[in-house]
Amino acid sequence: MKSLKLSKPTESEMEILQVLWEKGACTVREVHEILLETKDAGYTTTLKLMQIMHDKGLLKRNDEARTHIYTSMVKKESIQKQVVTKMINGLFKGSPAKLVMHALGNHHASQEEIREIKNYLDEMESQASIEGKVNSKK
Amino acid sequence: MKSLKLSKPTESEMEILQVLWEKGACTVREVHEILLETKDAGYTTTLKLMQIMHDKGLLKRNDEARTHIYTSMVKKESIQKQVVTKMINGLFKGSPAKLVMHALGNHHASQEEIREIKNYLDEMESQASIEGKVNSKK
DNA sequence: TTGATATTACGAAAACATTCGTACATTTGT
DNA sequence: ACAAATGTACGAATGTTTTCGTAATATCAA
Repeated sequence: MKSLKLSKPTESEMEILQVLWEKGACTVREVHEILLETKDAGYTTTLKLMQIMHDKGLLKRNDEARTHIYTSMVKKESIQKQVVTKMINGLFKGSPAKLVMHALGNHHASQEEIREIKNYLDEMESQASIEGKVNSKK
Repeated sequence: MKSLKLSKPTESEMEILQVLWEKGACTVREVHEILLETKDAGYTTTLKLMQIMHDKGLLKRNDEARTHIYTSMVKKESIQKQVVTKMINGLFKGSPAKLVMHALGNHHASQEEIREIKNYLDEMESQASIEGKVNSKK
């Protein structure tokens, strides 16, 4: 029975997680440099945030050396899932299809990507029809 | 030249917007009753939030009668777009396809919906190939 | 060695968001 | 008429997140 609360990361925490997902293990300095590209904050602000995230169990760190190395403890996929789920239940009221069309309508997808999605949909359909037959009682 | 800041609605503000998008014009009481179904808050809390949203320009209201009637000033579609864009740029690093597959993978879509999405993709493809020919120089 | 620089720890301020109590006005039902 | 119910306004308490200053160390370069 695991208890510790998985409250979703805050906005700033997300920014840090994204750097760590992309770069892997990083020092505060490294994360901070990257954040500076898109926002404007002091070094100790980033430091403090990462310390808090460590306290919360969102990051682990290696502090054998003076300069600590941080790594994400949460998987990108699980946060993606969490965020997408929330969005479908809230803004898109239970219809993943609406979200999908919105995403495709407003953001460019290559022919390649479109093919990929179609294949995916084909698989879903054949899966669905098999299950439809197998589970026809319930 | 329009200036007024469009800071994205807070969590609670989103809940209220969703009620208003669904129901159209509402009194505070009506919104509040609906919120009570899923959360637990006092009436004056809802009232205050809606007043703040009005100050921010998120809601407009008709206060000719004693009981004010509120309506959303922001379009659901524009918030959807804003949120989806942010998500694609952040969590899904520029790939709408990843978001789409995530959404379809974790949430049930009916055969009907799958068909709908496929048609949509077909249209996109033919559009893309036409543009490909027309804009072949650049 | 010594001074400049980099790093962590940490408290507290500032900014933002949420919640609620209270006062006061209007409407309603008897 | 008047008590109860319903409504708005608004200040203030509470809670959360973000920001930063300062102190204490450690490292580095001359």
